[in-house]
Amino acid sequence: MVALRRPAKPGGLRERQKKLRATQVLDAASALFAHQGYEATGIEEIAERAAVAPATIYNYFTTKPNLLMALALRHVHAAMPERRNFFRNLPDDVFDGILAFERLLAEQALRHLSRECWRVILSAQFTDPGGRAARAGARLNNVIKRQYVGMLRFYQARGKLDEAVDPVALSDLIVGITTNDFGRFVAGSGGTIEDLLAMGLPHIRLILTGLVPVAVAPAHKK
Amino acid sequence: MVALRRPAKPGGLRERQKKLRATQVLDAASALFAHQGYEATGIEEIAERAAVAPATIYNYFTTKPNLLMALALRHVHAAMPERRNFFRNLPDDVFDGILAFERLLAEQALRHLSRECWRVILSAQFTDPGGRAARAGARLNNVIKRQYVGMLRFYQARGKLDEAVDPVALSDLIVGITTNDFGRFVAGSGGTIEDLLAMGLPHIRLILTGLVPVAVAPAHKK
DNA sequence: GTCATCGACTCCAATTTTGGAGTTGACGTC
DNA sequence: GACGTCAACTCCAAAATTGGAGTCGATGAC
Repeated sequence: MVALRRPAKPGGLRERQKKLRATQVLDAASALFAHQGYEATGIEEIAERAAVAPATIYNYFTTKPNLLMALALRHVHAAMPERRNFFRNLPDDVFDGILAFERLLAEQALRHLSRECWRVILSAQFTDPGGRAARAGARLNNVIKRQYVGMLRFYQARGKLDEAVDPVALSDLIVGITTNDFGRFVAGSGGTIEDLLAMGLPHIRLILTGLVPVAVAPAHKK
Repeated sequence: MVALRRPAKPGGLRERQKKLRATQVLDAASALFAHQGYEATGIEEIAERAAVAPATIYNYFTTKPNLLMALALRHVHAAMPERRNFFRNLPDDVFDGILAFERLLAEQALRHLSRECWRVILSAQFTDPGGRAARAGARLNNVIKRQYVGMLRFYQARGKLDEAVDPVALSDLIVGITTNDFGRFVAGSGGTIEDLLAMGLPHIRLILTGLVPVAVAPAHKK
Protein backbone atom coordinates (compact mmCIF):
# COMPACT_ATOMS: atom_id res chain seq x y z
CA MET A 1 0.00 0.00 0.00
CA VAL A 2 2.50 2.54 -1.09
CA ALA A 3 0.54 4.50 -3.64
CA LEU A 4 -2.25 6.33 -1.88
CA ARG A 5 -2.58 9.34 -4.12
CA ARG A 6 -4.78 9.59 -7.17
CA PRO A 7 -3.10 11.91 -9.63
CA ALA A 8 -5.35 12.36 -12.65
CA LYS A 9 -6.30 9.14 -14.33
CA PRO A 10 -5.51 9.48 -18.06
CA GLY A 11 -8.88 8.97 -19.69
CA GLY A 12 -10.85 9.65 -16.53
CA LEU A 13 -14.04 11.58 -16.20
CA ARG A 14 -12.40 14.37 -14.26
CA GLU A 15 -9.93 15.00 -17.05
CA ARG A 16 -12.59 14.95 -19.71
CA GLN A 17 -14.71 17.42 -17.83
CA LYS A 18 -11.77 19.74 -17.41
CA LYS A 19 -11.19 19.70 -21.11
CA LEU A 20 -14.87 20.34 -21.68
CA ARG A 21 -14.96 23.29 -19.30
CA ALA A 22 -11.81 24.70 -20.84
CA THR A 23 -13.31 24.64 -24.30
CA GLN A 24 -16.51 26.17 -22.98
CA VAL A 25 -14.48 29.06 -21.61
CA LEU A 26 -12.44 29.38 -24.77
CA ASP A 27 -15.55 29.32 -26.93
CA ALA A 28 -17.15 32.03 -24.85
CA ALA A 29 -14.02 34.14 -24.87
CA SER A 30 -13.59 33.69 -28.59
CA ALA A 31 -17.10 34.87 -29.35
CA LEU A 32 -16.98 37.83 -26.99
CA PHE A 33 -13.51 38.99 -28.01
CA ALA A 34 -14.53 38.83 -31.64
CA HIS A 35 -17.79 40.61 -31.05
CA GLN A 36 -16.82 43.41 -28.70
CA GLY A 37 -13.04 43.36 -28.38
CA TYR A 38 -10.58 42.11 -25.81
CA GLU A 39 -10.44 45.02 -23.40
CA ALA A 40 -14.17 45.55 -23.57
CA THR A 41 -15.07 42.11 -22.31
CA GLY A 42 -14.73 41.20 -18.67
CA ILE A 43 -13.86 37.91 -17.08
CA GLU A 44 -17.25 37.80 -15.42
CA GLU A 45 -18.93 38.14 -18.78
CA ILE A 46 -16.93 35.25 -20.16
CA ALA A 47 -17.68 33.19 -17.09
CA GLU A 48 -21.38 33.77 -17.39
CA ARG A 49 -21.46 32.83 -21.04
CA ALA A 50 -19.40 29.74 -20.36
CA ALA A 51 -21.73 28.76 -17.48
CA VAL A 52 -18.77 28.67 -15.13
CA ALA A 53 -17.68 30.64 -12.09
CA PRO A 54 -15.12 33.41 -12.63
CA ALA A 55 -12.88 31.71 -10.10
CA THR A 56 -12.78 28.67 -12.35
CA ILE A 57 -11.42 30.73 -15.22
CA TYR A 58 -8.59 31.89 -12.96
CA ASN A 59 -8.03 28.29 -11.92
CA TYR A 60 -7.52 27.36 -15.53
CA PHE A 61 -5.81 30.33 -17.11
CA THR A 62 -4.51 32.48 -14.20
CA THR A 63 -4.72 35.74 -16.14
CA LYS A 64 -6.72 37.31 -18.90
CA PRO A 65 -3.74 37.53 -21.30
CA ASN A 66 -3.06 33.86 -20.65
CA LEU A 67 -6.61 33.08 -21.60
CA LEU A 68 -6.08 34.93 -24.84
CA MET A 69 -2.83 33.08 -25.48
CA ALA A 70 -4.58 29.77 -24.98
CA LEU A 71 -7.18 30.89 -27.46
CA ALA A 72 -4.51 31.78 -30.01
CA LEU A 73 -2.83 28.44 -29.49
CA ARG A 74 -6.11 26.68 -30.06
CA HIS A 75 -6.73 28.52 -33.28
CA VAL A 76 -3.26 27.77 -34.56
CA HIS A 77 -3.85 24.11 -33.88
CA ALA A 78 -7.33 24.14 -35.33
CA ALA A 79 -5.98 25.63 -38.54
CA MET A 80 -3.33 22.95 -38.82
CA PRO A 81 -5.21 20.72 -41.28
CA GLU A 82 -5.64 23.62 -43.64
CA ARG A 83 -1.89 24.20 -43.61
CA ARG A 84 -1.13 20.52 -44.06
CA ASN A 85 -3.44 20.57 -47.00
CA PHE A 86 -1.52 23.47 -48.45
CA PHE A 87 1.63 21.36 -48.27
CA ARG A 88 0.12 18.78 -50.59
CA ASN A 89 0.32 21.17 -53.51
CA LEU A 90 3.42 23.26 -53.00
CA PRO A 91 4.45 25.62 -55.80
CA ASP A 92 7.53 24.59 -57.74
CA ASP A 93 9.52 27.59 -56.68
CA VAL A 94 10.83 28.06 -53.11
CA PHE A 95 10.16 31.75 -53.18
CA ASP A 96 6.59 31.27 -54.33
CA GLY A 97 6.10 28.57 -51.74
CA ILE A 98 7.21 30.73 -48.86
CA LEU A 99 5.16 33.65 -50.01
CA ALA A 100 2.03 31.57 -50.41
CA PHE A 101 2.55 30.05 -46.98
CA GLU A 102 2.96 33.48 -45.47
CA ARG A 103 -0.28 34.55 -47.04
CA LEU A 104 -2.03 31.55 -45.59
CA LEU A 105 -0.58 32.20 -42.16
CA ALA A 106 -1.62 35.84 -42.23
CA GLU A 107 -5.14 34.97 -43.29
CA GLN A 108 -5.46 32.36 -40.59
CA ALA A 109 -4.09 34.69 -37.95
CA LEU A 110 -6.61 37.40 -38.66
CA ARG A 111 -9.51 35.08 -39.30
CA HIS A 112 -10.48 34.68 -35.66
CA LEU A 113 -8.33 37.11 -33.71
CA SER A 114 -8.43 40.87 -34.15
CA ARG A 115 -5.38 43.08 -34.31
CA GLU A 116 -6.15 44.18 -30.78
CA CYS A 117 -5.88 40.59 -29.62
CA TRP A 118 -2.61 40.05 -31.44
CA ARG A 119 -1.16 43.19 -29.89
CA VAL A 120 -1.96 41.80 -26.46
CA ILE A 121 -0.47 38.46 -27.36
CA LEU A 122 2.75 39.89 -28.74
CA SER A 123 3.16 42.30 -25.89
CA ALA A 124 2.78 39.52 -23.36
CA GLN A 125 6.12 38.17 -24.56
CA PHE A 126 7.77 41.23 -23.10
CA THR A 127 5.67 42.22 -20.12
CA ASP A 128 6.30 38.85 -18.52
CA PRO A 129 9.26 37.14 -20.20
CA GLY A 130 9.67 33.58 -19.06
CA GLY A 131 6.09 33.62 -17.82
CA ARG A 132 3.36 31.30 -18.84
CA ALA A 133 2.15 33.51 -21.65
CA ALA A 134 5.63 33.86 -23.10
CA ARG A 135 6.10 30.12 -23.07
CA ALA A 136 2.79 29.62 -24.81
CA GLY A 137 3.88 32.14 -27.41
CA ALA A 138 7.06 30.20 -27.98
CA ARG A 139 5.10 27.02 -28.45
CA LEU A 140 2.93 28.81 -30.94
CA ASN A 141 5.98 29.88 -32.90
CA ASN A 142 7.41 26.39 -32.80
CA VAL A 143 4.37 24.95 -34.46
CA ILE A 144 4.96 27.22 -37.41
CA LYS A 145 8.70 26.66 -37.42
CA ARG A 146 8.30 22.92 -37.58
CA GLN A 147 6.05 23.25 -40.57
CA TYR A 148 8.56 25.51 -42.26
CA VAL A 149 11.30 22.98 -41.68
CA GLY A 150 9.23 20.37 -43.43
CA MET A 151 8.61 22.67 -46.32
CA LEU A 152 12.29 23.58 -46.70
CA ARG A 153 13.32 19.94 -46.65
CA PHE A 154 10.86 19.30 -49.41
CA TYR A 155 12.52 21.92 -51.59
CA GLN A 156 15.99 20.64 -50.72
CA ALA A 157 15.00 17.15 -51.79
CA ARG A 158 13.95 18.57 -55.12
CA GLY A 159 17.18 20.47 -55.58
CA LYS A 160 15.37 23.77 -55.40
CA LEU A 161 17.24 24.86 -52.32
CA ASP A 162 20.92 24.58 -51.38
CA GLU A 163 21.45 21.25 -49.66
CA ALA A 164 24.08 22.72 -47.39
CA VAL A 165 21.77 25.08 -45.56
CA ASP A 166 20.35 23.96 -42.21
CA PRO A 167 16.54 23.91 -42.54
CA VAL A 168 16.08 24.57 -38.84
CA ALA A 169 18.23 27.66 -38.90
CA LEU A 170 16.60 28.96 -42.05
CA SER A 171 13.14 28.30 -40.68
CA ASP A 172 14.13 30.14 -37.55
CA LEU A 173 15.27 33.09 -39.56
CA ILE A 174 12.16 33.26 -41.71
CA VAL A 175 9.72 32.90 -38.84
CA GLY A 176 11.72 35.46 -36.92
CA ILE A 177 11.56 38.15 -39.53
CA THR A 178 7.94 37.48 -40.50
CA THR A 179 6.92 37.51 -36.87
CA ASN A 180 8.57 40.86 -36.59
CA ASP A 181 6.78 42.09 -39.69
CA PHE A 182 3.52 40.80 -38.33
CA GLY A 183 4.16 42.62 -35.06
CA ARG A 184 4.72 45.90 -36.83
CA PHE A 185 1.62 45.26 -38.88
CA VAL A 186 -0.74 44.72 -35.97
CA ALA A 187 0.88 47.53 -34.03
CA GLY A 188 0.03 49.94 -36.82
CA SER A 189 -3.60 50.80 -37.16
CA GLY A 190 -3.97 50.69 -40.93
CA GLY A 191 -3.01 48.39 -43.75
CA THR A 192 -4.33 45.22 -45.26
CA ILE A 193 -2.93 41.75 -45.54
CA GLU A 194 -1.50 42.75 -48.89
CA ASP A 195 0.52 45.48 -47.20
CA LEU A 196 1.79 42.99 -44.67
CA LEU A 197 2.91 40.61 -47.40
CA ALA A 198 4.48 43.43 -49.37
CA MET A 199 6.46 44.32 -46.28
CA GLY A 200 7.85 40.82 -45.98
CA LEU A 201 8.58 40.16 -49.63
CA PRO A 202 11.95 41.92 -49.89
CA HIS A 203 13.10 40.22 -46.69
CA ILE A 204 12.38 36.82 -48.05
CA ARG A 205 14.04 37.68 -51.31
CA LEU A 206 17.19 38.82 -49.56
CA ILE A 207 17.33 35.77 -47.37
CA LEU A 208 17.01 33.47 -50.31
CA THR A 209 19.82 35.15 -52.19
CA GLY A 210 22.58 32.65 -52.75
CA LEU A 211 20.51 29.74 -51.44
CA VAL A 212 18.47 29.10 -54.53
CA PRO A 213 20.56 27.34 -57.21
CA VAL A 214 19.22 28.74 -60.46
CA ALA A 215 19.19 32.45 -59.89
CA VAL A 216 17.78 34.95 -57.46
CA ALA A 217 14.07 34.37 -57.44
CA PRO A 218 13.50 35.67 -60.93
CA ALA A 219 9.78 35.44 -61.33
CA HIS A 220 8.91 38.17 -58.90
CA LYS A 221 11.22 41.03 -59.87
CA LYS A 222 8.42 43.47 -60.50
CA MET B 1 -25.68 38.59 11.28
CA VAL B 2 -28.17 35.85 11.74
CA ALA B 3 -28.21 34.28 8.34
CA LEU B 4 -24.88 32.60 7.78
CA ARG B 5 -25.99 29.79 5.51
CA ARG B 6 -26.28 29.99 1.79
CA PRO B 7 -29.16 27.76 0.75
CA ALA B 8 -29.31 27.67 -3.03
CA LYS B 9 -29.56 31.08 -4.60
CA PRO B 10 -32.59 31.05 -6.92
CA GLY B 11 -31.06 31.84 -10.29
CA GLY B 12 -27.54 30.92 -9.23
CA LEU B 13 -24.97 29.10 -11.24
CA ARG B 14 -25.01 26.10 -8.96
CA GLU B 15 -28.71 25.60 -9.48
CA ARG B 16 -28.50 25.97 -13.22
CA GLN B 17 -25.72 23.41 -13.39
CA LYS B 18 -27.73 20.96 -11.34
CA LYS B 19 -30.60 21.28 -13.73
CA LEU B 20 -28.24 20.80 -16.63
CA ARG B 21 -26.69 17.68 -15.15
CA ALA B 22 -30.11 16.28 -14.36
CA THR B 23 -31.26 16.67 -17.93
CA GLN B 24 -28.01 15.15 -19.17
CA VAL B 25 -28.71 12.10 -17.05
CA LEU B 26 -32.34 11.94 -18.11
CA ASP B 27 -31.42 12.28 -21.76
CA ALA B 28 -28.90 9.48 -21.46
CA ALA B 29 -31.32 7.26 -19.60
CA SER B 30 -34.08 7.97 -22.08
CA ALA B 31 -31.94 6.99 -25.04
CA LEU B 32 -30.55 3.86 -23.43
CA PHE B 33 -33.87 2.64 -22.03
CA ALA B 34 -35.47 3.10 -25.43
CA HIS B 35 -32.65 1.41 -27.24
CA GLN B 36 -31.90 -1.60 -25.07
CA GLY B 37 -34.53 -1.69 -22.36
CA TYR B 38 -34.68 -0.74 -18.71
CA GLU B 39 -33.27 -3.84 -17.05
CA ALA B 40 -30.58 -4.21 -19.67
CA THR B 41 -28.98 -0.84 -19.04
CA GLY B 42 -26.85 -0.20 -16.01
CA ILE B 43 -26.41 2.92 -13.98
CA GLU B 44 -22.76 3.03 -14.94
CA GLU B 45 -23.71 3.01 -18.57
CA ILE B 46 -26.07 5.91 -18.09
CA ALA B 47 -23.45 7.77 -16.09
CA GLU B 48 -20.87 7.33 -18.78
CA ARG B 49 -23.17 8.55 -21.50
CA ALA B 50 -24.21 11.52 -19.39
CA ALA B 51 -20.55 12.35 -18.67
CA VAL B 52 -21.22 12.14 -14.95
CA ALA B 53 -20.10 9.90 -12.12
CA PRO B 54 -22.44 7.09 -11.08
CA ALA B 55 -22.44 8.50 -7.58
CA THR B 56 -23.90 11.70 -8.95
CA ILE B 57 -26.86 9.84 -10.37
CA TYR B 58 -27.53 8.40 -6.95
CA ASN B 59 -27.19 11.88 -5.50
CA TYR B 60 -29.90 13.08 -7.78
CA PHE B 61 -32.30 10.17 -8.09
CA THR B 62 -31.43 7.77 -5.24
CA THR B 63 -32.62 4.65 -7.09
CA LYS B 64 -32.97 3.37 -10.59
CA PRO B 65 -36.78 3.22 -10.46
CA ASN B 66 -36.79 6.81 -9.23
CA LEU B 67 -34.73 7.80 -12.21
CA LEU B 68 -37.28 6.17 -14.45
CA MET B 69 -40.12 7.95 -12.63
CA ALA B 70 -38.41 11.26 -13.14
CA LEU B 71 -38.09 10.42 -16.81
CA ALA B 72 -41.79 9.63 -17.05
CA LEU B 73 -42.66 12.85 -15.28
CA ARG B 74 -40.54 14.78 -17.71
CA HIS B 75 -42.21 13.18 -20.70
CA VAL B 76 -45.65 13.89 -19.33
CA HIS B 77 -44.70 17.51 -18.90
CA ALA B 78 -43.03 17.73 -22.27
CA ALA B 79 -46.16 16.41 -23.92
CA MET B 80 -48.32 19.00 -22.19
CA PRO B 81 -48.46 21.47 -25.10
CA GLU B 82 -49.75 18.78 -27.38
CA ARG B 83 -52.55 18.03 -24.95
CA ARG B 84 -53.37 21.69 -24.51
CA ASN B 85 -53.55 21.95 -28.22
CA PHE B 86 -56.01 19.08 -28.30
CA PHE B 87 -58.25 21.06 -25.96
CA ARG B 88 -58.57 23.83 -28.49
CA ASN B 89 -60.66 21.65 -30.73
CA LEU B 90 -62.71 19.42 -28.51
CA PRO B 91 -65.34 17.24 -30.14
CA ASP B 92 -68.92 18.26 -29.51
CA ASP B 93 -69.77 15.13 -27.63
CA VAL B 94 -68.47 14.34 -24.14
CA PHE B 95 -68.06 10.71 -24.91
CA ASP B 96 -66.10 11.40 -28.08
CA GLY B 97 -64.00 13.93 -26.23
CA ILE B 98 -63.00 11.54 -23.49
CA LEU B 99 -62.23 8.78 -25.95
CA ALA B 100 -60.11 11.02 -28.11
CA PHE B 101 -58.23 12.26 -25.07
CA GLU B 102 -57.60 8.73 -23.94
CA ARG B 103 -56.22 7.90 -27.33
CA LEU B 104 -53.89 10.86 -27.15
CA LEU B 105 -52.74 9.91 -23.65
CA ALA B 106 -52.07 6.34 -24.67
CA GLU B 107 -50.09 7.41 -27.70
CA GLN B 108 -48.04 9.83 -25.67
CA ALA B 109 -47.38 7.28 -22.97
CA LEU B 110 -46.00 4.73 -25.38
CA ARG B 111 -44.17 7.19 -27.57
CA HIS B 112 -41.06 7.36 -25.43
CA LEU B 113 -41.44 4.72 -22.76
CA SER B 114 -41.72 1.01 -23.44
CA ARG B 115 -44.18 -1.31 -21.75
CA GLU B 116 -41.31 -2.63 -19.69
CA CYS B 117 -40.69 0.87 -18.36
CA TRP B 118 -44.33 1.40 -17.53
CA ARG B 119 -44.45 -1.89 -15.70
CA VAL B 120 -41.58 -0.73 -13.53
CA ILE B 121 -43.26 2.60 -12.92
CA LEU B 122 -46.59 1.14 -11.98
CA SER B 123 -45.08 -1.50 -9.79
CA ALA B 124 -43.10 1.12 -7.90
CA GLN B 125 -46.38 2.40 -6.51
CA PHE B 126 -46.70 -0.84 -4.59
CA THR B 127 -43.19 -1.96 -3.80
CA ASP B 128 -42.55 1.26 -1.92
CA PRO B 129 -45.84 2.97 -1.11
CA GLY B 130 -45.34 6.42 0.32
CA GLY B 131 -41.84 6.43 -1.09
CA ARG B 132 -40.39 8.95 -3.43
CA ALA B 133 -41.35 7.01 -6.53
CA ALA B 134 -44.94 6.62 -5.39
CA ARG B 135 -45.24 10.34 -4.74
CA ALA B 136 -43.84 11.10 -8.17
CA GLY B 137 -46.40 8.73 -9.63
CA ALA B 138 -49.18 10.55 -7.82
CA ARG B 139 -47.95 13.86 -9.18
CA LEU B 140 -47.96 12.34 -12.63
CA ASN B 141 -51.58 11.29 -12.20
CA ASN B 142 -52.53 14.70 -10.90
CA VAL B 143 -51.30 16.38 -14.01
CA ILE B 144 -53.73 14.32 -16.04
CA LYS B 145 -56.55 14.72 -13.55
CA ARG B 146 -56.30 18.48 -13.64
CA GLN B 147 -56.55 18.45 -17.38
CA TYR B 148 -59.59 16.22 -17.22
CA VAL B 149 -61.26 18.58 -14.79
CA GLY B 150 -60.79 21.43 -17.24
CA MET B 151 -62.25 19.34 -20.01
CA LEU B 152 -65.28 18.31 -17.98
CA ARG B 153 -65.99 21.91 -16.97
CA PHE B 154 -65.91 22.82 -20.62
CA TYR B 155 -68.62 20.29 -21.39
CA GLN B 156 -70.66 21.37 -18.38
CA ALA B 157 -70.55 24.96 -19.55
CA ARG B 158 -71.97 23.83 -22.84
CA GLY B 159 -74.76 21.85 -21.24
CA LYS B 160 -73.31 18.61 -22.54
CA LEU B 161 -72.72 17.22 -19.10
CA ASP B 162 -74.85 17.28 -15.97
CA GLU B 163 -74.09 20.47 -14.04
CA ALA B 164 -74.65 18.74 -10.73
CA VAL B 165 -71.73 16.34 -11.05
CA ASP B 166 -68.47 17.26 -9.36
CA PRO B 167 -65.80 17.49 -12.09
CA VAL B 168 -63.06 16.60 -9.65
CA ALA B 169 -64.78 13.44 -8.53
CA LEU B 170 -65.61 12.43 -12.07
CA SER B 171 -62.07 13.15 -13.26
CA ASP B 172 -60.80 11.04 -10.40
CA LEU B 173 -63.04 8.19 -11.42
CA ILE B 174 -62.11 8.31 -15.08
CA VAL B 175 -58.38 8.55 -14.47
CA GLY B 176 -58.68 5.79 -11.91
CA ILE B 177 -60.29 3.30 -14.23
CA THR B 178 -58.21 4.17 -17.25
CA THR B 179 -55.05 3.95 -15.20
CA ASN B 180 -56.16 0.50 -14.19
CA ASP B 181 -56.86 -0.43 -17.78
CA PHE B 182 -53.48 0.90 -18.78
CA GLY B 183 -51.85 -1.17 -16.06
CA ARG B 184 -53.51 -4.34 -17.28
CA PHE B 185 -52.50 -3.44 -20.81
CA VAL B 186 -48.80 -3.01 -20.10
CA ALA B 187 -48.78 -6.02 -17.82
CA GLY B 188 -50.01 -8.16 -20.67
CA SER B 189 -47.50 -8.86 -23.38
CA GLY B 190 -49.71 -8.50 -26.42
CA GLY B 191 -52.23 -6.04 -27.74
CA THR B 192 -52.16 -2.72 -29.47
CA ILE B 193 -53.35 0.71 -28.50
CA GLU B 194 -56.64 -0.12 -30.15
CA ASP B 195 -57.09 -3.03 -27.79
CA LEU B 196 -56.38 -0.78 -24.85
CA LEU B 197 -58.96 1.74 -25.99
CA ALA B 198 -61.49 -0.98 -26.68
CA MET B 199 -60.97 -2.16 -23.12
CA GLY B 200 -61.77 1.25 -21.70
CA LEU B 201 -64.69 2.12 -23.94
CA PRO B 202 -67.43 0.25 -22.07
CA HIS B 203 -66.18 1.67 -18.77
CA ILE B 204 -66.46 5.21 -20.01
CA ARG B 205 -69.89 4.49 -21.45
CA LEU B 206 -71.13 3.10 -18.15
CA ILE B 207 -69.74 6.00 -16.18
CA LEU B 208 -71.39 8.52 -18.41
CA THR B 209 -74.79 6.85 -18.13
CA GLY B 210 -77.18 9.31 -16.55
CA LEU B 211 -74.74 12.18 -16.71
CA VAL B 212 -75.21 13.11 -20.31
CA PRO B 213 -78.50 14.98 -20.82
CA VAL B 214 -79.67 13.88 -24.24
CA ALA B 215 -79.39 10.15 -24.10
CA VAL B 216 -76.78 7.53 -23.37
CA ALA B 217 -73.96 8.18 -25.74
CA PRO B 218 -75.85 7.13 -28.84
CA ALA B 219 -73.32 7.50 -31.58
CA HIS B 220 -71.11 4.65 -30.48
CA LYS B 221 -73.48 1.80 -29.86
CA LYS B 222 -71.83 -0.56 -32.26
C1' DG C 1 -5.93 66.48 -5.55
C1' DT C 2 -9.67 63.54 -3.87
C1' DC C 3 -13.22 60.54 -4.43
C1' DA C 4 -15.84 57.02 -6.58
C1' DT C 5 -15.93 53.39 -9.82
C1' DC C 6 -14.63 49.45 -12.24
C1' DG C 7 -12.41 45.33 -13.42
C1' DA C 8 -8.56 42.14 -12.75
C1' DC C 9 -7.12 39.26 -9.40
C1' DT C 10 -6.63 36.86 -4.54
C1' DC C 11 -8.31 34.11 -0.78
C1' DC C 12 -10.95 30.95 1.58
C1' DA C 13 -14.97 28.36 3.27
C1' DA C 14 -19.00 25.89 1.72
C1' DT C 15 -20.84 22.75 -1.55
C1' DT C 16 -20.69 19.29 -4.83
C1' DT C 17 -18.75 15.87 -7.60
C1' DT C 18 -15.73 12.22 -8.22
C1' DG C 19 -13.11 7.81 -7.54
C1' DG C 20 -12.95 3.70 -5.54
C1' DA C 21 -13.64 0.17 -2.23
C1' DG C 22 -17.01 -2.46 -0.24
C1' DT C 23 -21.86 -4.57 0.81
C1' DT C 24 -25.83 -6.99 -0.56
C1' DG C 25 -29.03 -9.74 -2.98
C1' DA C 26 -30.47 -12.07 -7.21
C1' DC C 27 -29.38 -15.46 -10.48
C1' DG C 28 -27.17 -19.15 -12.99
C1' DT C 29 -23.74 -23.11 -12.88
C1' DC C 30 -21.91 -27.19 -11.40
C1' DG D 1 -26.42 -26.37 -1.96
C1' DA D 2 -21.84 -24.07 -2.55
C1' DC D 3 -19.87 -20.81 -5.60
C1' DG D 4 -19.02 -17.05 -8.83
C1' DT D 5 -20.78 -13.16 -11.04
C1' DC D 6 -23.07 -9.02 -11.75
C1' DA D 7 -25.37 -4.81 -10.87
C1' DA D 8 -27.63 -1.83 -7.57
C1' DC D 9 -26.46 0.67 -3.89
C1' DT D 10 -23.61 2.69 0.26
C1' DC D 11 -19.80 5.21 2.21
C1' DC D 12 -16.23 8.34 2.54
C1' DA D 13 -12.01 10.91 1.47
C1' DA D 14 -9.97 13.70 -2.10
C1' DA D 15 -10.50 17.05 -5.74
C1' DA D 16 -12.75 20.66 -7.92
C1' DT D 17 -16.05 24.31 -8.34
C1' DT D 18 -18.62 27.97 -6.49
C1' DG D 19 -19.90 32.22 -3.87
C1' DG D 20 -18.54 36.09 -1.85
C1' DA D 21 -15.68 39.33 0.38
C1' DG D 22 -11.88 41.92 -0.25
C1' DT D 23 -7.26 44.06 -2.40
C1' DC D 24 -5.21 46.86 -5.79
C1' DG D 25 -4.34 49.94 -9.53
C1' DA D 26 -6.17 52.61 -13.36
C1' DT D 27 -9.33 55.96 -14.92
C1' DG D 28 -12.65 59.66 -14.91
C1' DA D 29 -15.50 63.28 -12.49
C1' DC D 30 -15.50 67.17 -9.69
